Amino acid sequence: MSLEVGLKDVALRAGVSPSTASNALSGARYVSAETRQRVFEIAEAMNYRPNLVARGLRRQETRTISLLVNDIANPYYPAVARAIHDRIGAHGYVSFIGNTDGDPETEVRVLEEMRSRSVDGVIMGTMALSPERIRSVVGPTMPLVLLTGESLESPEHEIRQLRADEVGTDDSIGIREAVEHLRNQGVTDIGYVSGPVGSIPGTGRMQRFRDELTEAGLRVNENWIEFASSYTLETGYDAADRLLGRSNRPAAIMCANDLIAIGVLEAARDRGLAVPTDLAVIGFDDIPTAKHVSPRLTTIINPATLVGYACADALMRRIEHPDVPFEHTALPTHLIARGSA
Amino acid sequence: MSLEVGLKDVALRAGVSPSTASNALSGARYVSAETRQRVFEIAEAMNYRPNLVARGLRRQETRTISLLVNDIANPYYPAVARAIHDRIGAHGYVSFIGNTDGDPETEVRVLEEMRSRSVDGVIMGTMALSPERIRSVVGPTMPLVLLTGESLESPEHEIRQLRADEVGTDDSIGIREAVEHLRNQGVTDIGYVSGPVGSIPGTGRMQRFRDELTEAGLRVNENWIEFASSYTLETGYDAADRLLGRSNRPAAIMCANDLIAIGVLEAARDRGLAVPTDLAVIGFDDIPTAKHVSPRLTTIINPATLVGYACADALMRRIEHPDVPFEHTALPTHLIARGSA
DNA sequence: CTGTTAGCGCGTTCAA
DNA sequence: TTGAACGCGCTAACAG
Repeated sequence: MSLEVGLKDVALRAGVSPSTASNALSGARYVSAETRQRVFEIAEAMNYRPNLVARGLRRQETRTISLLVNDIANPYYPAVARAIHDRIGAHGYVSFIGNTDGDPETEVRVLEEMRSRSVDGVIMGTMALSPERIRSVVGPTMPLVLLTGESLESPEHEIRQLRADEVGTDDSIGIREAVEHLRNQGVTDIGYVSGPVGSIPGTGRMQRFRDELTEAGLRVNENWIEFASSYTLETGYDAADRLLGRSNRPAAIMCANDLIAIGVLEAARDRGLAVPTDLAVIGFDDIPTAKHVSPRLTTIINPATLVGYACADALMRRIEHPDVPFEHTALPTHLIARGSA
Repeated sequence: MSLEVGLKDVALRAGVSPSTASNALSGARYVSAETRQRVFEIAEAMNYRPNLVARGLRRQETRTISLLVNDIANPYYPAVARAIHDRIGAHGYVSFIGNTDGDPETEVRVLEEMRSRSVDGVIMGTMALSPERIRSVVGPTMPLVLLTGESLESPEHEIRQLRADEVGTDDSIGIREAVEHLRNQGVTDIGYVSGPVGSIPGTGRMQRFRDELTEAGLRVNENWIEFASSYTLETGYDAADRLLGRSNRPAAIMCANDLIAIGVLEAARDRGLAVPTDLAVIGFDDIPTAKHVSPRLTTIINPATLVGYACADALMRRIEHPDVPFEHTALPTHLIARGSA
């Protein structure tokens, strides 16, 4: 027996049946004004709160979603998580948080766990699993929003077959602006520190870098491309150290994210390189720290809050209208020039 | 009808009753080896996953907890959240995340929401509600861990009556070390920028500051104490600006958290004050950004990961053994001297 | 060792 | 306008 007051306790005290009490409170069916009033008052007085687990079982909807990211402690995600939280909260949803560490097996495990928990939808920033694989794990009907690091640009028919909405960023814009910014200062020897080899967002973003360099008539020097083994400051430092240790080095390094860029900044300092004169550094994301490092990090703004809102909006839309066409949202990115380039 | 395969689908195909299938899979009761083997294989083949909502209703335990903090986007919390996540994940629990914005009404609303969702426990970093109020909202039996910004030092009988475990930090240690560090450099005019007036952790931490100053034989100058209206960089800047605008100013400012301290750093720079020579600044928390600002922030380490582990451990213990004595854990804090003081 | 029955707390039939 | 009966998917209690 439970200490909680249930619907039937309220019904009993109000002298009505549980179903009438239910209808009175939910407004699903007409109930006489006086009965309704009485039920409301008694529910209030008894401090009644519906058991959402039972309701979830009955209605087959839990008003629960899950947000699966690489690592919530990574400074880019909290802002996204906060935005999602606020937006879905307004619809009466709460979110489970899951960390995947960019590990494919963990991603599968967490997805299955969430399916088991009957979440109403999933927002996932995948690092390792292909979208097709994700869809196969969560089942064919689960509302799914892919938080892709960068625009996947899936052709229309592919995304439809995936039955997922996508929210990402248009990295080309920011990267193009960054390349232009460097060229305006006469620097054309541009290197890149990417995320891990094979990481989904990392690969896409680096491809943009290659595209924009080529587009600008610059040559991509494979010797100036290095991979950090994760998206952290320490691995960025190590990657930069390898890169800067080579016989000839670039005049600028662009990075897959700000953490890596800050690692590059530190590696440059430790090698006695002045930033931006000896080496220009450009990050990606504009995490809060970016404007406080020294020199202040020139970076590409990834609008985390807008990304979060877009994810939440897409998911709410999909849950409420399962059959509207699938959408692909790409938020624009932009260079913000500060001290490091 | 659902697309999901349920226990009875598995049972049907295995030629056993649902309860036998249940027992085979959960191991709650002996089932013949061969039956068990068959059920396992079929469950695997059908990709069966138990419906945790139904199980939760039946078992009256959801393997779900909620983590309620001021603002997950605040850089101190993600590390705590990550630690909690990892620790409870090992026990098969997942966590809801809730932001309260330090607003008492929001705190009540979120707590009630979580009670409604039948979470098995709550970890809450309160900003506004008294522990007694929290207990009254979640009901008398809900396992509850108070993530207090600083040690509440509740007397033994109070905490027992609250039926909550507490995890906090022993701020005295770090603050004493900080005061000593400043004195060693001959600075005795020490100011303080606190969090919002009336905020629970803010009040406690400031009291420690007062105590340690007095302890060290220094005078607390009320003119050198200022309140930021929240725990953010911007409000820290504003508070520092007010403080530094006064006719005589302290030689050092200690802060309620690092974000405020970084705001103080910027306010000092904008006023042409050199740090640490004109003004020494000491933060609190040691958030990741702290070591990258310029000058690198001297601060007091708040061991976020250990705090998270301690919260998770306390909650798991309480859930599994409701009757063990209530505990109060205070993790030590320590000064880490960098460039700003 | 296994099957049958019942019920977790709701919301939704159906019948009155 | 209301009540009685049933079932969401699972597991505990009780038989056999």
